[in-house]
Amino acid sequence: MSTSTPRRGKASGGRREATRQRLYDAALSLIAEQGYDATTVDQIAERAGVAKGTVYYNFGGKEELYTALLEWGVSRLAETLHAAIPAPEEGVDDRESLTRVLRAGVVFIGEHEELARMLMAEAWRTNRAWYATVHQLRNEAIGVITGQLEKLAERGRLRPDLDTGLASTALFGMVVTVALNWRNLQPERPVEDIHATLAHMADGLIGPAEGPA
Amino acid sequence: MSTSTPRRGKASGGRREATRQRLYDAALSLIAEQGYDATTVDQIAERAGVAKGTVYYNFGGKEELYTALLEWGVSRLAETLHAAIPAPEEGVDDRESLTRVLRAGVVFIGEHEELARMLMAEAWRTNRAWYATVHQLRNEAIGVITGQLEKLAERGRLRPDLDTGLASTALFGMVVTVALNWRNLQPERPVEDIHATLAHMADGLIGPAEGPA
Amino acid sequence: MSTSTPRRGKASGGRREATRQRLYDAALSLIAEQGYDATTVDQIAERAGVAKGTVYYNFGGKEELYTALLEWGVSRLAETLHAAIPAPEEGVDDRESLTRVLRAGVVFIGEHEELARMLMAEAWRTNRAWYATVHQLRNEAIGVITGQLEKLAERGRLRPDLDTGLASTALFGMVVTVALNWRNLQPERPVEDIHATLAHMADGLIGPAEGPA
Amino acid sequence: MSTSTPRRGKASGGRREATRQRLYDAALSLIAEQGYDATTVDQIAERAGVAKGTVYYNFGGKEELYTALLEWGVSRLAETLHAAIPAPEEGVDDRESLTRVLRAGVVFIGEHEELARMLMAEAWRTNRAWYATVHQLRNEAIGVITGQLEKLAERGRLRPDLDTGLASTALFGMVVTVALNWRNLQPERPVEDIHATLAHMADGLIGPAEGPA
DNA sequence: CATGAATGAGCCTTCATTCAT
DNA sequence: GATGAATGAAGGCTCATTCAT
Repeated sequence: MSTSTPRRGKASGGRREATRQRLYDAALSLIAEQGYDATTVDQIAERAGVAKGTVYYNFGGKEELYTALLEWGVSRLAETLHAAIPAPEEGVDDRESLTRVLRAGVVFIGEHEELARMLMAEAWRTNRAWYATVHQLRNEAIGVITGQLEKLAERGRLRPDLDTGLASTALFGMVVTVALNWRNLQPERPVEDIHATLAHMADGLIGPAEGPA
Repeated sequence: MSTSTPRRGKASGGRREATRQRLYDAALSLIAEQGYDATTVDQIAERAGVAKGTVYYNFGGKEELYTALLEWGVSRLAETLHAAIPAPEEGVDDRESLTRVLRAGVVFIGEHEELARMLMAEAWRTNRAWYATVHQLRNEAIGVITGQLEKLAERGRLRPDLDTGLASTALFGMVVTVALNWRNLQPERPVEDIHATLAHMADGLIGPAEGPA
Repeated sequence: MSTSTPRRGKASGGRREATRQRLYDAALSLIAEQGYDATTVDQIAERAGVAKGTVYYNFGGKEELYTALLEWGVSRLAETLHAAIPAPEEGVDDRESLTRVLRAGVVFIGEHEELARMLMAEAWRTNRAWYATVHQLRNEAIGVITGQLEKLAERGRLRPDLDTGLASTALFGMVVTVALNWRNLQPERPVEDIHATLAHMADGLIGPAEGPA
Repeated sequence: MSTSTPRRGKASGGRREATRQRLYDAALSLIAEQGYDATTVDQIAERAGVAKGTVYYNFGGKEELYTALLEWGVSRLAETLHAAIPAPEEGVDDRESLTRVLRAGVVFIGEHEELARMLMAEAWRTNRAWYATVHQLRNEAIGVITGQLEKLAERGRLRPDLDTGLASTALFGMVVTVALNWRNLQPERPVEDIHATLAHMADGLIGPAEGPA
């Protein structure tokens, strides 16, 4: 029914792409639940509704599938955070810029909870094959925050002795912890509650909304 | 107090207890590096310098060893944080009290990095056999922070709209992330640098050192 | 009806079924020799000429393989004994009917010695997982004998005080013991010798061939 | 009685002998339940209320303990059966003599059920280290029966074409099967019921009680 | 493209045995 | 005489991977 044309120009209906996506979804949900090691290729294949061999046909192996998944996640998060930075033309206040980035992080985690969970579990394991990938993701995300802090620093809105690298790491950890906890323990709570608390914390670095110190 | 008399408890002078401790140390370092699943009982036994069967003789199994390890860690962290709360007689300022607890957390992670790493990797996996244990640890730690925030709230030193539960989670995530990052990436940096940044962030909740609201 | 077409059922021409049969044969001969506990999965796989994993792929485990084997044996023996009961139309004498069933038992054991040996070794262990299966087999076999005795009883050819249940158990034990002993110690002896002795014993219940009580 | 006394007057309280007996009892009950392979030295030691090392101190190993147990059982059964043979002076009928031996067998199994169960499970395994011992037991028991049959044969009370060896095996199997089944399934039934059925069966060989030469 | 039977290295666990006390 | 901590060979089972169809 599908194997219509064996040799075709290009499209072919994307059966392969559909299979890959099914495998991504299956792997993501399973690994988020159980971790990489505890998730078997059998489980992934079953949840994706394909035969086990198909995983190997499409990705070459378990690790490759996972790495692909990770990279897919990296792109998503990076895109999202970058998109949250207001364009200069918008004339948005620097503090508000930072705030928007943080909120984007919370929202992202809310919507990609499994990805976040999966990444956090791997984030502290420095000797895994894919550590480089995970690390790069963190840097990309934290980098966006650092960027915002540096803009604030340039305009003297930050305590002069503040280490922006350290501070952005702190903000990042805060965002992830709170967001994940939110999904875990009080998923019904509105994003705004979560975000408000984080904004307060950020004020420790900048000072409240408008007024200077 | 324990290894005093060579013959006590049961038979040979604490031989069993010594073996157990060796196994704890070996398991902790290995699991911190590789994770629970990726660590084999063979590795643990080898690093502890005992035969594989000894793990089973002493703990009954891999999972039991891990659980015992976790519980040992729970006690340690809880003790440390509680001990950091200034006694009322000391007449320590509330803000300073919170600061001390946070610093204790950083110091603890600095000294028990492996334990922290191990716990973080499991903290987001809600379906493991030992999730309850891990969760309890988090609550205990976060609870100490919440306690401090509530004292501040009572005295009106906190923004009235602040959710102390959420805020303490944020502080906790911040502390762990920063501390672990510190050990990972810039271990030579003095604790004070780390702590100073965290204190600034906490000010977002309270306002800087002295000044009233 | 089965091995006819190379491609049927699922995919490759009964490859799976062939593997299973090889495993049955291997397991049966090994367990008959050594007993269940003393037989390893490695041995079974080796004798069957497959990899160890294949046992697990096909049966799920050692115990399941054994249970399957037992059930296969149950069916065989039950079929054989039932088939030995003369049809009413044959107009066979009741005494001769019993005799035929007993002979069928001896022949069966002669031809399926390993199965018999395996079952006898387990028959007295009341706390094994598969005891129910073994017990059912015994009942099925003994039941056929009981049936014949009852027909004799109805026609007054049995001592009126005879407990047919007990008597059929006795006949069953006699048949199995003698048959197994025959294969063990004097395998060259013709079946008829064996059967003749058993027939004499049965006469204790019925009285010799023709003559009524 | 055996390794007399290394150093001590003589008795010393027989502590060693008591320990050995406790181990016999423990091993017998466990092995009857679970079989030799499935019974661990730990279980035996625990049920006997001694430390594991004690088993090795007293018997040298698991197999030696089992062999000793077997030999102890052999002696018991042989003694019992021999004791059941009426002395010539008693002037007991030959048929009655056989009957007494069979009844003694049933009674013995009733009273030493665990031993019987244990022996039956091993009786068909021809390649065990202790097969010789088990085989010898069987022969001893069956030999007593054969002896009785031969006496009957000499006096012409047996069908002339009967193979006494085969017949005694049949009687033996019958006795064991029925006796064990009795304990298993209807332990409340009086021995007499059991014995009566067996006596009827034996009549198949001899002819009922009465008949003169 | 996809399948699923088969594989075998490697893992967790058991358990008979040893030995210092 | 007895003990129990320690051992390590061996067994059952899992699972990533291969490959013929």
